[in-house]
Amino acid sequence: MTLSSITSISDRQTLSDQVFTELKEAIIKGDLPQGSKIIEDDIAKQYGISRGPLREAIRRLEGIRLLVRKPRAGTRVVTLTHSMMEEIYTVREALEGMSARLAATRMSDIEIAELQQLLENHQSTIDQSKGKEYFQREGDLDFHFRIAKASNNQWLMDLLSSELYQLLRMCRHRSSQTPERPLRALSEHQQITEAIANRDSELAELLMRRHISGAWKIVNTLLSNENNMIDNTEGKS
Amino acid sequence: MTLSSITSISDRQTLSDQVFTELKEAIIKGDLPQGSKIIEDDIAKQYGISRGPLREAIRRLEGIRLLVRKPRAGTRVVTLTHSMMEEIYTVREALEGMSARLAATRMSDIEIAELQQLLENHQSTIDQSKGKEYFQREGDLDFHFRIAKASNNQWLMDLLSSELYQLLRMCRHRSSQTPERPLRALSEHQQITEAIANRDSELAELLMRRHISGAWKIVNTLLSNENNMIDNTEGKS
DNA sequence: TAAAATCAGATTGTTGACAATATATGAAAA
DNA sequence: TTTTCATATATTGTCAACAATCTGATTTTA
Repeated sequence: MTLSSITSISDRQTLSDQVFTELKEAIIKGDLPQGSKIIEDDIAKQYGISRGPLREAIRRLEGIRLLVRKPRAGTRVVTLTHSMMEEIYTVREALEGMSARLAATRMSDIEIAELQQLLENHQSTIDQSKGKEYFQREGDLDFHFRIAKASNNQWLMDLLSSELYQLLRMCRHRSSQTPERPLRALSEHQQITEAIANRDSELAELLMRRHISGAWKIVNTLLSNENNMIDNTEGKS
Repeated sequence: MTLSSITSISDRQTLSDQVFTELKEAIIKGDLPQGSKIIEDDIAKQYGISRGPLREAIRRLEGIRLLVRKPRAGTRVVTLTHSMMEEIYTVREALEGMSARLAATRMSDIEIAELQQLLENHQSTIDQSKGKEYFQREGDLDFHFRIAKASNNQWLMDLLSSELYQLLRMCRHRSSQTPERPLRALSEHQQITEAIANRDSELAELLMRRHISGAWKIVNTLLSNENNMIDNTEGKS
């Protein structure tokens, strides 16, 4: 077994894997704007690789719905329309509801304690700096991610964390823009956690679904307002 | 607009798309057995293409979880383990429950009539030839697919029809193997349809979820029995 | 004999070039 | 001026060869 220390070699990622990860980040951060065209030669040069592995990465990104391809016409970054956001929130409600239900049964006492700890951190963060949206946003995802993990269902976890959450992060509109939203969200998180701690799966699912559909209602109005503003300022089309 | 008739050219599928479809069928039908290794050169020659487009197809199949890849170690057809089947049924319960809920609101009267017609066909099929499992199986998927479509949610439809249903079809174990199952399933389908016809979304979701978790219980025992049989016959490992 | 090292064959990862197609540009016609 | 057509350019689709890595069999060594 003298070679055991070289396992890092076989774990080495493939070029396609690397560029897949980097492109994903670039899309989510907005470096590659929504709707922009992916020109293979440009991207390939930019990352210093050939088009072969790049195309494989593109196919994978297509698979998780970050890119949209039309045969022979090119590939574009997905555009998050209003109705698409609604669809995503709907799927999320179903999946996370189930996730919470399972977590209520399967989450270990330690994980529950950690979850409660997380919420206390959020609490104090809100108390201190009201405006820090960023933490609120990522903290929210953190909460949801832990519950997805605790579902102990690989499929649920994958769908949520490697597909839905990415899209969610692409959507700049933070429900926390409403001043009272962070507090409200926190209290809902606490309710959900309590239901899980009580091993009440029915209630956990119900509360999670209500939490998400409530979040959608906020995002929905924010999106509508923005659309109206665009109509008013840019007008005429 | 003299070119409008040639749109068929631009719709022409790419080699990668074609082989993607064909490989998918081969996997589902079992021509490529579960756990078998995908050797790129062999498959490429078999389909008369080069490895480039094939690899793209492989990445896509990886994306919908029909293939599993280990960097530099090769790609294999997914193996449907017992626990994986359980995970799939759980996700399906969440997604199809939501689907039924939406369908209850959004399905047109015509679609509902067609759905009822479909069930009548199933009824008579069962009356005539009790054993025709095949039709029962595909008919079941047909029913569920129509409801997914009626949800009018592209994401739900995609996840169900292009991912979950494929895996489901890979699982040879038909719940209809239990003699009384087809009748039971049909009656549950009728109940669900009735709830949709009454525009009762709550009930439609509830019934759909119960229907699927019930189906899982049957499949579960079938799988367990088979495992026991294997243990008894092949023994010793 | 059993464990370790070595080597050859098989398989995957990557590249650059070529072919097929789409898009943009500008000239000709209405 | 606007539309239509033809051409050139840009971009995607495909291929075959090369390089890197893994796998399994054989040989060597203890």
